[in-house]
Amino acid sequence: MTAQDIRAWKIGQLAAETGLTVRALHHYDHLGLVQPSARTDSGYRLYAESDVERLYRVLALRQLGLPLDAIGRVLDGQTSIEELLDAHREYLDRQLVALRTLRAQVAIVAAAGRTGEAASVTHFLELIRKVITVDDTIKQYFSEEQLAQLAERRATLGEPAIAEVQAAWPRLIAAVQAAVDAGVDPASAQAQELAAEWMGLLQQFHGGDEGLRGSLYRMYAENAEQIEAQHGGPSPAVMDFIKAANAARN
Amino acid sequence: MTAQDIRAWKIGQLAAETGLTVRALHHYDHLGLVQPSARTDSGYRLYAESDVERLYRVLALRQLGLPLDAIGRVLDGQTSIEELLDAHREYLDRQLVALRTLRAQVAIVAAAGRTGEAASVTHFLELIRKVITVDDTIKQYFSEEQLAQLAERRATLGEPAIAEVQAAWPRLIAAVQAAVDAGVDPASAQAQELAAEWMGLLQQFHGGDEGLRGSLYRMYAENAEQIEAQHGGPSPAVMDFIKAANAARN
DNA sequence: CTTGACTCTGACGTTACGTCAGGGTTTACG
DNA sequence: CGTAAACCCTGACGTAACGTCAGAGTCAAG
Repeated sequence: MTAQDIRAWKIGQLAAETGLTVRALHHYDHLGLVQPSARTDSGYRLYAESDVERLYRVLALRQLGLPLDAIGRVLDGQTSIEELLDAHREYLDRQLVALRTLRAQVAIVAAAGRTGEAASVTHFLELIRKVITVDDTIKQYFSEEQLAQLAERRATLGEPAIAEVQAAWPRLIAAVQAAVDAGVDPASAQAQELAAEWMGLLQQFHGGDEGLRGSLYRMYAENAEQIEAQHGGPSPAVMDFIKAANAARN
Repeated sequence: MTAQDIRAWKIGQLAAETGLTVRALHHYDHLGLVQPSARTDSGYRLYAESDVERLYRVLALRQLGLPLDAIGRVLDGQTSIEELLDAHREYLDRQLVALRTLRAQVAIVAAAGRTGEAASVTHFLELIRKVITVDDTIKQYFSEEQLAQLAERRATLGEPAIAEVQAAWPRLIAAVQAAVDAGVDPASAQAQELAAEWMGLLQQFHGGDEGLRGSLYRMYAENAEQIEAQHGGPSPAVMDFIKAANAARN
């Protein structure tokens, strides 16, 4: 290297420096993402400082999970970073929602396997179908934003609070059922207390949001039998009791 | 179809019934995952009931995000579902951790774009590198299980509690710095109160877990300057003050 | 008998490279 | 100065799960 030579990297050097493979650099060259600004007479790639700089920019953006073609468009000024990042964040949000539900579903099925609930492959498949049906049903009634909203609410409340609410429902439903069986008057103080707890648990779910409340009610109304039979939901008698108690309050 | 014909589906019928495309069924056939047990003379695929049954099993497992080859191994009895689901759950957990950090990083950078903090592309890239460096550093000191543990703690506490702790740190650091500047005696009641709050915030992070505490301390010790300069961490004087206060307590 | 709907078998494209294969180039060492 | 090791080159196939033609045969209805 003589004195007038500007700094240049052969592909192996650059690969070692960046932690990439030579193949990856070939790939970027092929895509036109990072192309060496010179070659030796024998065809060896020579990366100049500006090329290396561009490569490091690519690597930074790649770390955020952006696709290479999008990175190329940003570096060539065809797209603004702001736009790209916003779109990417939304994309990741959707991925996150999907991945979370998937992992929850797999966890349910795997757990059933360990407790011996699902003995045969057939049992597993039935459970899987059930779990998926639930998800499909929910997706029918709640929009994407609403699901994100619910996820946010869960994160805000924290897991213990969620678990508490989930444990409270069967208890409360059983208590109301007992009150119905005992012929308790929906206008009585006892019934009012049950109804208040009921509305409180519902409140925990929708947080006062009209949209969430409406979607939940519609989902329940149109799937009441399923929910009662398969998921321990309230019977029509229980629902009527709560409605009557609420009506009596006013 | 004569009386002795058993039920059979042509590929288009089966596709319409399952919501798949013909191409997907071709693909499954090619992989040996679901192969029609008969063909017409002219080579049309004829799926028998057993084939359709197998296809529905494939679809159920596919809904859980399992790769087709793994599904094939399960249906052929080469792997147990339990094993596969457990492995898959762990895989999804890892994906979730990665996706969550990624989305957090992108959110940070995108937010900086909206607040005008990052004006030029260069600023963006600097911020990205900073965010990624933080993540890399954390990954050096915390094992995968520890990170999962931390994620669980965050979920347990809920977002508001986390936000509170994060907001409390700069306040407390400033308060301690003020005490140092004012020459407050580390043994004094005021210092003891600050130290108690300090240890309380730390407790919020590690929850009493020795491993987390140790990892955090090591990370701080080996990156104190970075943390102070780049992330508003405590100065050595502040740290000494807290140490002295803790020593005085005993 | 013709036309439209259906089916067949390749084969390429997608994403970001990994992994050879076959063949030149450079460099260090004896 | 010769040679072997190390390095570089250009294809080209493989990955996951299909989507999307292309070109050609088959079937059912009018």
